[in-house]
Amino acid sequence: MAWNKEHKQQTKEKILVSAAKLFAHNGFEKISIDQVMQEAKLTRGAFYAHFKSKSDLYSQAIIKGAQAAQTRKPKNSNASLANIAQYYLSQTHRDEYDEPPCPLAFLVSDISQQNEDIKNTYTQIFKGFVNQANEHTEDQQKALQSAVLMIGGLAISRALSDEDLSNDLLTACQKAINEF
Amino acid sequence: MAWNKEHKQQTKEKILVSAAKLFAHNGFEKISIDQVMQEAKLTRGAFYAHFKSKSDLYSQAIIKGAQAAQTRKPKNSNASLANIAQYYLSQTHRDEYDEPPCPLAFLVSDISQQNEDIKNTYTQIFKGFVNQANEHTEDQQKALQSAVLMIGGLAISRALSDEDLSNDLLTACQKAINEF
DNA sequence: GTCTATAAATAGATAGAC
DNA sequence: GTCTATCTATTTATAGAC
Repeated sequence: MAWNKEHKQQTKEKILVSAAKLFAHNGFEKISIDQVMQEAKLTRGAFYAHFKSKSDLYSQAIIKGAQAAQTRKPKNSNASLANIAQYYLSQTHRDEYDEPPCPLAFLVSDISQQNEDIKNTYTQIFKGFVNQANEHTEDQQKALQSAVLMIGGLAISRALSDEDLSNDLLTACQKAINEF
Repeated sequence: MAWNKEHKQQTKEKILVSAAKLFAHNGFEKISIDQVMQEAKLTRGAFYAHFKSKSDLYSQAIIKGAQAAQTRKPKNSNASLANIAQYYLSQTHRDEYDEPPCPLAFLVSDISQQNEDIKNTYTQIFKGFVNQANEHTEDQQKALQSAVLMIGGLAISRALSDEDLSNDLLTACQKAINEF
């Protein structure tokens, strides 16, 4: 029984990791349940033993993706806001497919098209993000501005086909945060 | 002949206006060609006399939407960047369904999931946006930062289910631009 | 150029065997 | 819990009448 429970947990984990990756790069609508299950090396039918709907999966996958993205942050406890911005607003974060990206930036306009449950999930993650920035600035308004420069800067940089402009944008956002 | 040509132009215009509105609020995947044509009071079959594909429509609808959003800007020639930010980062721009919204913010992460043609279109519109900011600041880097605070701020504010936080975010972005 | 009808593919979700 | 099979609905795109 304990073994079964743990096994189920691992299976669910595998589905969530697959979903987090596929959703982050393609959004909710472009990814099918079938694609997620294939990535997790399972079949469609097994899906509903773990999630009650595609929206349910999306919500949980965003949380999983945010946790995974956290592991990429600079780990020293005295890392400055500038340190965090440097990693967050990097070309690697923008381009590297195999590293878990931050769903706050990769899915921002996708979220505003989803139901209230999903917006609640996004909002909670965003609050955590701002709180982390707040530890460095001790100023709620600056924390919000930094969050927008990071999340918004990365999101826009991903939509631009002009790579020079995209790089300039990342740099400009870093500098704005450094000047805080 | 001239009459027919003009009539076709008007029909296409109606399709584009319908598409711009529906796409801006729901993204590319959630809107079907059928929905766009119904909004324009036409049927599916007529669509392909005007556009070669759904992607083609999307690209042209983004341009149309950006032009429509322009008409909402403060019109005085000596409007400051703060004036523009005040309208752009307003609750009305965020919430009002019947006013044409800026696709740069409403579709930012939707665009990064689309093909190169669409990214090119988005990039051109973004460059125009930054150039307008540049007229006020005379500083390319500040223009980029202002653009991120406006577009990113509005985009994130739309994804938040906590209205107080969403409003605070808009205000914080306005203040950051005012301090430039 | 616009219509109706339809082709062809794919989606989310469920049923039942093991 | 996972599988195969299937239901039902929806999608983009095309064909042909008017």
